[in-house]
Amino acid sequence: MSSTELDEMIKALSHPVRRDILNWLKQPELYFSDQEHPLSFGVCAGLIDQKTGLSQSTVSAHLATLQRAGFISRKKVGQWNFFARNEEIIKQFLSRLNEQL
Amino acid sequence: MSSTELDEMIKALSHPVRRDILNWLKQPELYFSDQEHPLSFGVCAGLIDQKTGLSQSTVSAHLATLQRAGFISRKKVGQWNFFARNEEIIKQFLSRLNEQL
DNA sequence: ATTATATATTGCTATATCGCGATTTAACGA
DNA sequence: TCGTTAAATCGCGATATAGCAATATATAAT
Repeated sequence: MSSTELDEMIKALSHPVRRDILNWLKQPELYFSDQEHPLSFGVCAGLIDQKTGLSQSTVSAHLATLQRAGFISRKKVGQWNFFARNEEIIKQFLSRLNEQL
Repeated sequence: MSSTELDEMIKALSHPVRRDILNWLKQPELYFSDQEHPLSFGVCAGLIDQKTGLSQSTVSAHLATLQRAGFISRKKVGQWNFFARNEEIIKQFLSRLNEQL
C-alpha cells in the first residue's frame, strides 16, 4: 500500500458517517435484517441511504469514497448495488497504521 | 476516549504533514540531532518548521491540531516550546481503532 | 415502448481546511 | 527600557469537502 493510498484511506475514515457505514457492514444481519436479498450479496445502497438519514446522492458519494479507498467492494446484481467490507484491506490498513504511526 | 475525541484524532491524522511530524518525533535523535537543547525536552517548534519547509504559522497550526487531538504534548522552557509524542494516547487510539474499525 | 426502480452523476451552495504574511505575545538579554 | 528571538494568533484567499435537488443511466416489469 503506497503512501498515497494510505492517505486516501485515512481521509476516507475521517468522516463519521463513513465510519458508521463501515461499522454497520460489520454486522449486516444486525443492522439490515430487513433486506429482501440475501445478505451474502452485501448490503444494497438504498438501505444504507435510509440508515444514514442523508440524501441518496450524498450517501452514494460516501460509498464511492469508501470504495476508492478500498475499504468496501461493490457487487452489482440486477438493478441493485450491494456493498460489503473488504476485510483483507482493512486488516492491511490497520497493521500498516500500527507500524507507521 | 469519546466518539467526538476519536473523530478529532482521525481528522488530525488525515493530513500527511501531521503524520510526518508524528513520525519524526518517534526518533528525534535521528531527525533533530542538531537541536541545541536536550532532546529529552522534546523537539522545539522552530526545528519542525524547518523540516517541513512550510511557514512558521502553518506549522504552528498543525502542531496545535496534533496537540488538541492528544497525540503530542507541549513543554514550555524559556522562550521555546518543545513537542513530544504522547505514546500512551497513541497506543489507546490504535487499540480503539483496531476494535472499532 | 413505457413506466418504475435503483443508483450514479451533475451543478450548486455552504462550510471547512490549508497556507501565507503580518501582527501579537512572551521571554530573554543588553 | 529596548531590541531580539520564538512561537501563537489573526486575516485573508484558495482549495477541498459535504450536502442537496435535479438529472442521467441502467435494469426490470408491464
